[in-house]
Amino acid sequence: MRNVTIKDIAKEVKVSPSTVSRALADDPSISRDTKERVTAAATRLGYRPNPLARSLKSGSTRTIAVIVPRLTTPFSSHVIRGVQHVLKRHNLRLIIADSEENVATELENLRMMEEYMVDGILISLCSYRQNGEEVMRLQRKGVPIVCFDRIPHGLEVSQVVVDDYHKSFFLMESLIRSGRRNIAHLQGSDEIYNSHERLRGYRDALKKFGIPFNPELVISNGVTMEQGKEAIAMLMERNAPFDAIFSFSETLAFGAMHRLKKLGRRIPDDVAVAGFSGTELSNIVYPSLTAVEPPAFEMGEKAAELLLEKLRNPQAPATTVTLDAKICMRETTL
Amino acid sequence: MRNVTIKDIAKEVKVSPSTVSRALADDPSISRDTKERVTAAATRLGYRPNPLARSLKSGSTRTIAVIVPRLTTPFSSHVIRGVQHVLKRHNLRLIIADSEENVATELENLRMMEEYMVDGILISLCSYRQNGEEVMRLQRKGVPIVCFDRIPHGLEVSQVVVDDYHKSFFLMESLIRSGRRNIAHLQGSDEIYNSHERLRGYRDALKKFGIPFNPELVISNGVTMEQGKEAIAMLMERNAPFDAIFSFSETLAFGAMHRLKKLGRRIPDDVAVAGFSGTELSNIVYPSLTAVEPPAFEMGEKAAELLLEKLRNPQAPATTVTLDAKICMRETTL
DNA sequence: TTTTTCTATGCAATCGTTTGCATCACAACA
DNA sequence: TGTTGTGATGCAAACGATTGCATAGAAAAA
Repeated sequence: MRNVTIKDIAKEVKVSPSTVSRALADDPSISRDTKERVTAAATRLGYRPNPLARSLKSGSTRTIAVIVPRLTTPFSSHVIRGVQHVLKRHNLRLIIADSEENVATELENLRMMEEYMVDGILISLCSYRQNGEEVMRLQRKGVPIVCFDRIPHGLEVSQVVVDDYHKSFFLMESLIRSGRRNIAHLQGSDEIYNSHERLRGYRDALKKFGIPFNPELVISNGVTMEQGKEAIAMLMERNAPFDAIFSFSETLAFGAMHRLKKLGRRIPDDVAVAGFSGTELSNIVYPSLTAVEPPAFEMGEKAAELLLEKLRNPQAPATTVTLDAKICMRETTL
Repeated sequence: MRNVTIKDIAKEVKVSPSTVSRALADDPSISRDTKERVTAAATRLGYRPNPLARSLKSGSTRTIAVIVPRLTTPFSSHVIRGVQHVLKRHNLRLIIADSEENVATELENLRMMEEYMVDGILISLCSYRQNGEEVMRLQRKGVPIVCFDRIPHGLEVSQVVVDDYHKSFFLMESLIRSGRRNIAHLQGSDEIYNSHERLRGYRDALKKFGIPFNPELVISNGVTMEQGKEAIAMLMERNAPFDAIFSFSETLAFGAMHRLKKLGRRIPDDVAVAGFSGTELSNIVYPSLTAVEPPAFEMGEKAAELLLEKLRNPQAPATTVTLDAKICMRETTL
């Protein structure tokens, strides 16, 4: 069962394909009468334009790509929903790719999107110091790109972020004010720029209160739940006492909490826990997790809007939008 | 900066575009010498074939679509990762669409994929009794389709599912054996076939133990966390005492637990909780949730494999694969 | 030398749409 | 009557790649 093409309509109405094309595009040079006969035939035959042919001709696919480092996080899902929310209004389609925290896969994804001739790319990078050149190459080539959340470092590209440093500082301040002195930091990964910013907030807060920085208390082993559990094990091995955990991410914090509870450490009595990148899940764990909650949905929306703007005005300079993250104090830091 | 095309290479090597095409495809009729010069020029110029043009010609996009009712669930993410895992090996790309639990959006998604000329569609439906005709129309048209998890009812289409009825029955049995008699059921949504199967398991288990079915104890108000909270409120209003909750999904159970705790009901002492569709999150809530865990990743893999098979052999009849879901007994039913 | 065979290449059509330009019929004008 | 203008349509090329068929040239056979 072949697809109905413009030629089938042409044959049906006994006009040329070009006339059909123009009639469907409501071109003023086509007579009202012909237009009516064409559109009638189009609906009768169930004609649907072939977007491939169209894209080939126009060079525009009306498709936007989102590339995330890991799809299986609530954060990514929410961002994507935000993106979708904006794109839908503009009749743009969305193609999603998961880099699986792997720079090689990420590169493949970027290349694939290039081949695919998407009209724009939204990306959260696996590493702040890799694939940056590829991003810049695409941008120079004319592909609008917006980075969000996990951004590259020092590149002229539009970005949507939260203020990692200040929020981290604030969260640390409140931990210290609540009496905690030996605060461990699960830094996540060295490859993420945000993690450096958060570490900076951690250190500066310590400094402000005159607490010496103890490198023994910083663990940088990854961002999964499993690695959160391991991080606690590593801290125990190092024999460095701690009365609080400040975690790079919610998932990591969940892993840590899980292990702490297993070890019989009471939260927050023995160990307080606070994390970055919280979502609604922070509410349902027990005790509920104190967290900085970046506005994921809004971040997706904003990134999409920035991209749309670039689409309209390709010359526009790179802008950075900083969104305000909510700080949610909950039971883990009572 | 235009893309490098086959013509640019042709000009460079001073042969015709057809020769270039054949040389790159390693056609035996092209001389070794020419092939070498062509491939050299191709890499030198940074040639990348335009998949749009290719697809237009071949009618195949080498792209598979996944349509999920809601992207923001761990379950969906895991399924997608499973799909991706299989497709990657076959060099197929993946396009993801989110129906947002909305049949109209779902229909749009299906239409979009049709236009897009994807080579196949994997879909988990919003409703078991809607959009079925559209699925069948596409299948008749020759688009390979595999349904997973939330399937349509009574249609000749390949499916990957878990055995909802038996797992539900089993979970109920264990609740009853542990001494609970007044088990409420959060049924989720009437639009989901699985939910009917799970209800059937619920009823039959009651029957087996001679416990009368009390419709007051069945709530069917949706599948979100918020609706889980509401469900508890509704049960309280109905004034029907209950000592256990059997929930359609994990998310729903989380909502219920949240509200129960807020009301001072102890879990599992006052109320036991068990749910379907568990993920690793069931481990981290407190108390940890007893749940049936469908093998989401594997389901994605299996669905993708079924689709690949259909791609190879379009005549193959519709098959149904039933995967085994793990039953994880945890603290909520101690 | 002529004919046949074979290898390597090019031409042109095709996928479905869009679009600049040419063309046709007919009306309006001088 | 001849010229110009106008409205509606068609022709053909283009987007980038693929492919059946034709053919040039050289080598092999007669």
